[in-house]
Amino acid sequence: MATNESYLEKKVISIGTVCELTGLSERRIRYYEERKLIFPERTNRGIRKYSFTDVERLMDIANKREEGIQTAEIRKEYMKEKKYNERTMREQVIRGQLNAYFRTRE
Amino acid sequence: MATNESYLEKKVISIGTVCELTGLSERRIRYYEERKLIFPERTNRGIRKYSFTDVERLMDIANKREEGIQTAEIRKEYMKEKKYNERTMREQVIRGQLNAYFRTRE
DNA sequence: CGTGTAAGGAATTCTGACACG
DNA sequence: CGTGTAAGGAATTCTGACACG
Repeated sequence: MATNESYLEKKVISIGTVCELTGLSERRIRYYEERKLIFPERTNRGIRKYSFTDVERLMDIANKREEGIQTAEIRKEYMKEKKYNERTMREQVIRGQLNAYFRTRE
Repeated sequence: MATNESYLEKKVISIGTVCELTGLSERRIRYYEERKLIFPERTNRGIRKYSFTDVERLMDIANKREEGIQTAEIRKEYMKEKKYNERTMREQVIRGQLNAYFRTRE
C-alpha cells in the first residue's frame, strides 16, 4: 500500500497513450517538446516517456493554445511559475533553519 | 494541480516499462496474467497496459514466489483479501445509511 | 508448474522533410 | 508559427510453441 505521490512524476507513459489521455496528436506533443514546454525522458532506445504531471501540463498547454497564446508566451509563463516555486521552496528551507536555530536556543 | 488518486489505477504503462519497474521478465508478467493474478487492460490493437497498482501487485507476487508460494496459492490469498475489502466497503455503506437515518430523526 | 527462448508478424515510435498559412 | 502527412527504419509487443525440470 505504498501510495507514493512520486508516481505522478514517474515517466512511464508512451506517446500513444498520452495522445489518448490528452486528445492531442503525436505531432503536437512532440512539437511542444521542441518548443521547450514539456520534457519527456527517453528509454535507452530513444522512446519518449511521459509522467501524469506531463499529461496535465499538456492539457494546460492545449487550453492556452486554444486561447490563442503562442508557445513562446506559454514558456514564459511557466518560467515565471518555476521561479515563484523555487523562491517559495528556498523560503521554506530558511524558515526550517530558523526554527531549528531558535529551538536549540530555548 | 488535480492530484487525483485514480492515477494509481489508470492502465497506461506498457509491458517493457513494467519490466524495468519490477525487474520481472515479460514472460513472467504475462504468465501471472494467465494465472489470473493480474489484469491489464488492452488497447484496441491488443497491447497490454498496466497501472501503478498493477506494478505494486507484481512486486508482491514476485516476493511471494520467492518464498516458494505457488501461483494458485497466491490467487487464493488475493481472493480472500478481495472478499475482505468488499465486506468492509459494504459495511461502510450501511454505516453511512444508518447515520443518515438517525440524522433525519433528530 | 514456472520460466526461458527463438520465430514471425503486427503495431508503435522516431526523425527529417514537405506543405499550408 | 503551429500542425498535418507520407516515408522508411528501428524498437516494441503479441501469440503459440518447444524446452527443461
